[in-house]
Amino acid sequence: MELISVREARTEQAIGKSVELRGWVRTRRDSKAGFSFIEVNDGSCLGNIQVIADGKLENYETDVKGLTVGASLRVEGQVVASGGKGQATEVQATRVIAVGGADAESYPLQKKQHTLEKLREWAHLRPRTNTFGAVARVRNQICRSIHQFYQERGFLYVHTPIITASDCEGAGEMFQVTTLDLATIAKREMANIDYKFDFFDRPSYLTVSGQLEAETYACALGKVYTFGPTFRAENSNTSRHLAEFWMIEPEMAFFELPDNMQLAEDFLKRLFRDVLEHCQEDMAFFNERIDESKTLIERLQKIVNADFVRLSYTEAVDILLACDHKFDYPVKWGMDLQSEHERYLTEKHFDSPVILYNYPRIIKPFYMYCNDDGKTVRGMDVLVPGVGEIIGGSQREHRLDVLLERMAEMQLSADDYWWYVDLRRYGTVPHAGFGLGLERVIQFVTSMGNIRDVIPFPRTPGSCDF
RNA sequence: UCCCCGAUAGCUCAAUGGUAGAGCGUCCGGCUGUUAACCGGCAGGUUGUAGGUUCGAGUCCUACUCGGGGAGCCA
Repeated sequence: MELISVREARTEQAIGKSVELRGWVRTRRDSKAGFSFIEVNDGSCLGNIQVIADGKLENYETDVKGLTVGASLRVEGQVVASGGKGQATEVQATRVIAVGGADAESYPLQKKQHTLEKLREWAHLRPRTNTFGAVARVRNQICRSIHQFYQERGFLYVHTPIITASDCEGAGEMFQVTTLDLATIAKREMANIDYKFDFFDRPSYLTVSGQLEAETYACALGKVYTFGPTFRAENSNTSRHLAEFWMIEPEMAFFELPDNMQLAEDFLKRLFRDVLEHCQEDMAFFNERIDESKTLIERLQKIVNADFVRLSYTEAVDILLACDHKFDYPVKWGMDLQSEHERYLTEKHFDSPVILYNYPRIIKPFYMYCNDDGKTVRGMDVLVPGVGEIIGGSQREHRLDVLLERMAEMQLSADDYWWYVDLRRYGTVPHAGFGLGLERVIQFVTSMGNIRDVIPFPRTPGSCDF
């Protein structure tokens, strides 16, 4: 007897095999002819295996008839060609072992469809549904592809710190980390906190980006990438923001902006291609049941086979000014583009991923390389239809004098960044990198509308359940 | 944080200010190589919370809580 997965048992090659299966009951149908159909899922694939439990099984009345939705079980039997429609194979059980029951009265998941909002309240049970099983498998495939893509290209996987003491990483509100007893501080109404007594002898925070640290390794080892959790304490309540999310940040020495853009495009295409190739059943599900227009697979295939649009910020502004589309916010060179502007470009005007680059320096951070025109920096954003910004990156300013000038301009203390500045002081090189939001990629390839449904346990303002 | 919308049975939703309903699910029965199974029946409710208006509030008003859509911030 061979222990196999539901995925294997569903293939015709399994026919004739004597097998054991382990999983959970999705549904059971009884026949008065004296047997039951049990659909079993074990997470190995979207589809279930249909198990035929004959009434002659010794525990048929006592156990099999009590198997309800959600119950766990082990099945021993023979894989045979299915007599019914809808599946190639089924398992003729010789033995059914009920492992854990699920009271039908109180088990929240029903055989019917639940709304994604309701399932979010049952985050501990939602991986047992078709949708969340599929999301989990696609998420896994994307993570696998991420490592494969960079490893194949000679990138080194580096781990940047989760806790940081620099409160000036620039990317927004940070979560403070402390071992101080806040209740005591509040009770004593202490106005001034002496961080000498805190764990790190100074205020510390959860990282909002590993970029600055990744640059140090890129400027020694050439090509590196980080892949880990990131924390932003912004009070963002949207379908594409999380307080805790995962980010991939490659950083490459001797790369300039065009190299950076090419890498980003190759990277995304690889992720899309792999998902289409390796998650066909799940992708067909997203295409049919999640994507409103049922064109998800078609769209991804088109994207994989075409070049991304590359557009300078200035060209983008010209297009937006020239088009006859009515915007709520006016377009003006020097202003950051609004969501509606980005959406127009990627969804309406080009209907394709768009890489925007060379932004006005006044709206971008200090570390971006300044162009000779004195007005723009070599930043880039990759926009995709439906999700918007999926990647943000830049060529880094590697010239010591320009960097110091920029920091002064933005009233940042060079002393605080002494080690970052040192990279420009000793053996500086042009380099570049970007950050890709993992959950946003998953949203894009699955058509899932809310980012809270593509991470197992979403953390958002006011919500930290499970 | 701002704007808009919503909260009624386990789930999805109805209900001109006048006795709170349906479908699905559960349970019981029937039928069937079934597959969102099907047919019949029973049970299931302090209408998100706290106030207010009214003879009377699921319905109108206020505040709050939670959820959704959009905006800002960004990945």
